[in-house]
Amino acid sequence: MSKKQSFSEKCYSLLRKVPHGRVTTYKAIAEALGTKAYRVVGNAMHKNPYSPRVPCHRVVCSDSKVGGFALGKRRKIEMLKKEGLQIEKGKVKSFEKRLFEFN
DNA sequence: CGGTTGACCAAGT
DNA sequence: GACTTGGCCAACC
Repeated sequence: MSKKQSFSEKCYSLLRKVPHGRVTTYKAIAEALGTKAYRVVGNAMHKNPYSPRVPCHRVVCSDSKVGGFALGKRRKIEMLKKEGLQIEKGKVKSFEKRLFEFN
């Protein structure tokens, strides 16, 4: 564990806490880190060097929309469905219910 | 140090 | 519901 983590690396660490079958938002992560850099979170996910280690596919938009994915959002949706989530027209069903919050 | 870049967000048209 | 606009901010060059 390094001591000096970049903002992006902090995102990964935080995201790692998200349990199976739950989702979070770019905004939630940014705010949890004490900033409003929503976009930076997205940037970090796009780079995501920790692919399987960090569940980047569990991050969605605040509007309940699935958002994007490096390998295509279609793949992202499939993975989420596999985790028990229900997706409809690119949006997460019961989004707020499935939303995991960092305390 | 300035400019560009986004897997975003919110409000408006 | 699709599209536009302005704002936000770390990382990169």
